[in-house]
Amino acid sequence: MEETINRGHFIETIIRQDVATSKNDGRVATRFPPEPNGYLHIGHAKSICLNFNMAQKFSGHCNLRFDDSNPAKEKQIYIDSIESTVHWLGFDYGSALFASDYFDQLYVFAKELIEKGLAYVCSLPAEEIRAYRGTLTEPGKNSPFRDRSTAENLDLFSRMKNGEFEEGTHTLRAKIDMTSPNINLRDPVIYRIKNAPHPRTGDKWCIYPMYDFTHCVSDALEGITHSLCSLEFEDHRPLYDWYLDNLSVPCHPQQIEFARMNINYTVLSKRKLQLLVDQGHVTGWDDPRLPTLEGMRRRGYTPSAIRKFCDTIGVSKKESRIDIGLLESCLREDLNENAPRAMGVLRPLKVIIENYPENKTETLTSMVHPQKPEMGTREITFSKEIYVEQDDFMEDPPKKFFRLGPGREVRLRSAYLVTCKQVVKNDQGRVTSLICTYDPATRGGNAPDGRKVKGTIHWVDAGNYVSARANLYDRLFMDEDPEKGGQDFTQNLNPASLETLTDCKLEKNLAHARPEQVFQFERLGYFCLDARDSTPSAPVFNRTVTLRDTWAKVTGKKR
RNA sequence: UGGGGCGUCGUCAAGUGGCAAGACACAGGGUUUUGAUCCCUGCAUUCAGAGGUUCGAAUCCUCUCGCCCCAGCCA
Repeated sequence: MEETINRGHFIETIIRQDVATSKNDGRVATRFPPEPNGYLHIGHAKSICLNFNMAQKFSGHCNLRFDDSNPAKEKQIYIDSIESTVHWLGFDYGSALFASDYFDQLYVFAKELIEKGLAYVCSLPAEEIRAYRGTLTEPGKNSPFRDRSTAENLDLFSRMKNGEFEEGTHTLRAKIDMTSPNINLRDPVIYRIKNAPHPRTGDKWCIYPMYDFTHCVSDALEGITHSLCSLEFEDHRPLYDWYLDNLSVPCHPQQIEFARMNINYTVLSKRKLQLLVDQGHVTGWDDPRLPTLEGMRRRGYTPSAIRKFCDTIGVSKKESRIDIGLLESCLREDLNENAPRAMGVLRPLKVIIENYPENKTETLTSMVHPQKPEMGTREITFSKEIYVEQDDFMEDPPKKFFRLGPGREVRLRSAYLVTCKQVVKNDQGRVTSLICTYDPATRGGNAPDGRKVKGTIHWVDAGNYVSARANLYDRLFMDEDPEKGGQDFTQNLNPASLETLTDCKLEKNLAHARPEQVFQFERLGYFCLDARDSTPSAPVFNRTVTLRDTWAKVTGKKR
């Protein structure tokens, strides 16, 4: 695919300009800096794609760097999950980097600030620090410890490091301006005492650097040229620059902020996702209803669909809420192109073909993908008894219903034309099976006499099928904005977000499906073999997404 | 009411003084052994609003309105 117009989002424009003017010697280096305190979601994918794509586009490199400066919240399992997810998305970063690997250097840089008279040990308790900070409209006051001597600061800081003080008794603070209208500049904390073992450094440290200090220095040490982050850090940029301007770091990366992703009918924050998991509204972080990347993967989302989506939504500074339909559209585009076709009946209705020979089974051939003959063919068996979808039969169908009804003829996909002769019901009047006849001259689905049959339905041989469970997913929340009107988003959960069907009949070929492999069950949607709950004897398929269904739109049926 | 941002179609989003791209959605039509796919066609005389500068403004200036973020020893 050629790029006809050299357009790009504002960040790309900036980078292209920097490269053109040989800023940083024309070099481009980015980084994706997650904190390992949770699992990645689709919002992170935007940042991942942005950072890796920019690096790739300008022949640079993108680091995966864990921002692990708060041991109270971080865990190795998150590190492992994040690494595997970034790989799954299709990005290569060499080996992961960690802010914690810079703790020694960070400590030395902090001392540099003290020596320059730009940092001091403050012995105010947390509440006092808050009180001294002032408010949005009132300036703050200087800490009484602000003018400690360099020697005293150095001594105290080293004793903080040596574990001589209790948590909360001292902090190292930058000496900037307590009256700044930007609260981030009112002597922000650089180091705090935390007696927590770190997943990577163990108990080596009892003081940990704060984000603002850690992040800019880590960027500089890695030679990052463009440090891309979300909008809420815009106010932090002056601090990012202040640290780097006052430290003897090798370079001064440029922080650029962009709007984070929001999608309707779901939530995209670690806190809210965590709550859904903790309160048992979903089965875990990889619940296929969740917008977590692990959940989406289990649902059947492909990396390329996710990358396409991130490309399509663009990058800007405007806060927006993207229609989940766009995500699904990107998914279908990919799956339509690549998913092998198969037939499966979700809600079976038995059909007996009365004029078909008893005990006969024939093998029919069907395309794996009707538009891509190179994907080959597959064989399916046909016999006197088959299953069709309950939805494909109506006892009293409207005129435009192109499916089965009393006296109506339809095509069984890749098989025969059949006509419904009789409806069999049980005592409660429920339809239990259909008696049909088939036209032996229509093998494969074409009528030699050229008669037109509008409807084609899927079916499965009742004598040769795989029985499976299917999970049908719908949107997690009922309202486009789960927190509409400030309500608790758990009140807005869609009670029908998961429907489980237990006796689905699938064509036998599906017995060989691999975990995570996605198929199109013709006329129904895309389904993937669950990588977690499925067993060879009891397969479980997750519905990744439905097919576009203009008929359902006409009838007003729910998705 | 301090500071920092943002307002272009239902939803995203290009556009950077010279006739408002594209995608999704939506509406019509065609092809079709998936009511899918695919293919056509339509869909912002107007860019939050009001003034101003200019031959010419979404783009420049002024004011107004609306929305988001910031007072963690979280990131």
